[in-house]
Amino acid sequence: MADSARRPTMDDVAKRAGVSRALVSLVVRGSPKVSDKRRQAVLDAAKELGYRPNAAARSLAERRSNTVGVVINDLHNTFFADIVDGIHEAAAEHGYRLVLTTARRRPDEEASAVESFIELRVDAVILAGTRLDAAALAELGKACPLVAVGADPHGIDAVTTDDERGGELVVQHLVELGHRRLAHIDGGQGAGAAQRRRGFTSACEEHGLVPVVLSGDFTESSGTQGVEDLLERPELPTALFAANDLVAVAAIDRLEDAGLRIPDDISVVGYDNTSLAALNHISLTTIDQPRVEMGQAALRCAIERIDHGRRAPVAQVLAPQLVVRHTTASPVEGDVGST
Amino acid sequence: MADSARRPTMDDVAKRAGVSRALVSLVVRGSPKVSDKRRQAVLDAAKELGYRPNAAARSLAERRSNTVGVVINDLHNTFFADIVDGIHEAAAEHGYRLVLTTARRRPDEEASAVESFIELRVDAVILAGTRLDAAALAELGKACPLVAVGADPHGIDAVTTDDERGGELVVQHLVELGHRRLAHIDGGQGAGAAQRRRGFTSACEEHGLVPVVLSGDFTESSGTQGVEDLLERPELPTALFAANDLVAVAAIDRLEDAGLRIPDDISVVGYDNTSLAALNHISLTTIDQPRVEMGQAALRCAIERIDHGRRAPVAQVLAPQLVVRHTTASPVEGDVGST
DNA sequence: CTGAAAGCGCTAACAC
DNA sequence: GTGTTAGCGCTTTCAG
Repeated sequence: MADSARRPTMDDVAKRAGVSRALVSLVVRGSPKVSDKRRQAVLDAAKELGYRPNAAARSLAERRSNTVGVVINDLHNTFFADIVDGIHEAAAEHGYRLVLTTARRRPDEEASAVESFIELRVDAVILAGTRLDAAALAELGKACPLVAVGADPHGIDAVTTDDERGGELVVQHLVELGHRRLAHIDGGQGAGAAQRRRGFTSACEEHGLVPVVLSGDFTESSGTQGVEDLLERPELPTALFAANDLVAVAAIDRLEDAGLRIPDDISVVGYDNTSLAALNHISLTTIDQPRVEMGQAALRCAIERIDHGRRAPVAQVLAPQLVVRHTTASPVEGDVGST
Repeated sequence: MADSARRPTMDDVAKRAGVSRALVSLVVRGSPKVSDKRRQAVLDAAKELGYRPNAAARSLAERRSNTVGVVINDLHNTFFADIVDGIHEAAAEHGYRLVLTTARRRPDEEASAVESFIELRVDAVILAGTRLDAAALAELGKACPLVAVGADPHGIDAVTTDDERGGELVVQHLVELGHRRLAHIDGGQGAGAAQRRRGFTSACEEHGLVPVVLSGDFTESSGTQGVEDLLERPELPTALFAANDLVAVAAIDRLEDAGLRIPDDISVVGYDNTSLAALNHISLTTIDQPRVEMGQAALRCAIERIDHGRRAPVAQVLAPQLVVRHTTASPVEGDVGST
């Protein structure tokens, strides 16, 4: 435990194993053209010395790091956890190392996170939930392949799910249950909010319904506020579609406070299928985005860029899925009047 | 945008600015001893070329990376998000770069994540919620300073909160409200579970109460199961302390199913003050761990190690805090009989 | 299969 | 203040 000694290098291992440094390099990289005997000698020496290859040196020499960087826009949002798991799986499969960082929802931090990754010379960076604008993206994109996942800022590769389709699925489900008066608390400027709203309204119109849309912003308070607005109207809808699960839960809370029962008096649907929705206590009908697959697709997309360089950005759009739980049901007969 | 050109290096910048490479190096590192004129020339040249320092090369030359690695044991657990925010803040303040990775709850992945960081030559690694055993820790600890946060595996530096004290706070709160029959669904082998249980039981005994402890494991189903066990007893407690917020929510759900009202019929307390507990819909009384501070302390601890090398491990224990919300209240008079 | 040598991009003395 | 010169630890020819 001579703590004063510097870290062992390849030369140390070579010396101890009685071979050349090049041979050690071959062994470390798993080359097949080394005799078993020497390979073993090298491995033994490495172990005895506690040798660990220096990734910085290797990166410098190879001029690539075999690493991809992921900027998680918001660590608190578990939506990204599954995406990262997907990226993780695919990275392991393709022999890439993964390094993550957070942007704490701030575009400036996001940009500097990417800069930092560029300095580290990652081979590509994946933006999990970006808020960067086209100009910033274009600038950063010159220095390194960029792919977005979970939000499509346009201008770079992106993998998202079809939120418009998600909105349609909700309407379809509700209409099949017999609902005719639907309302939606939207997500304002949030990622995918406009598409969800569009899917909702267009599907309503297709079914000959008049969509009611209340503006919100993906937060708990917008769920509460949305319900309060609804409560002031002459007629309550029989079903409510919230921009995301959090908004849905807040809405449910406020509705129950007002004496309404879910789903007997009013059905509620969320979006994202977060762990919140899956709680038995909540058991929210919602739309699931295939997060793990999104992550995998994003990583594959990054590798594609690494291997084949620049081309026009490609947008991959995966299909969302309806998850029916206990907050939706057919409207009660005779409830077609008012509150 | 001659994409074919390799990345600009310091030499390129030096040439373009008409100075030597060393001067560029000084400017990049912000040395004060460079004339403003030349500094500006260098900065301009760097900008025009889109120069970005190569962190790998710098790390190699400096023999340190100015980077600390954080292994997040479970990305899905938002408990760690605040801790990482704390680490982030402190790192920025001290001029350290941060890189993260996940272990997906698996000790083997955790170990290889640390190995990977060591190869990257981070200056220290912080384990956010480790499951590694003493032997593994000792081995890895030889190669790089290690500090644990959110769980104390012993053998390395650690910052945690006083879970035993947390258990006591719960009992104290409940007793002050007038409760005399308390039960606890514990967290089994989970981090801090034993301490919470001990705090609970010892505080009960101090107050002359007989603690009821049901075994659990930090999962939703253990909350449900715990309540079912309780329901089979001749006498229900008037207050229930769950090992964490998730267990508490599951317990509440099951209790309500059984027709009990919270907090009128029974009070419930969680642990961790997760975002779940803060939801209006749930509004759970719980114990808060100062997560951001924990993260900051962990980073400072890491720096201490980087600067001053090995010594005996130090354990920092921060104080937990009771957060009273709407799931606790005084027991109803006359409820002192049975269910 | 092996060993020597050059070079990856940068820092750190040390001269001027 | 500024330029020169060795390395940092590794990969990669290329000649044995």
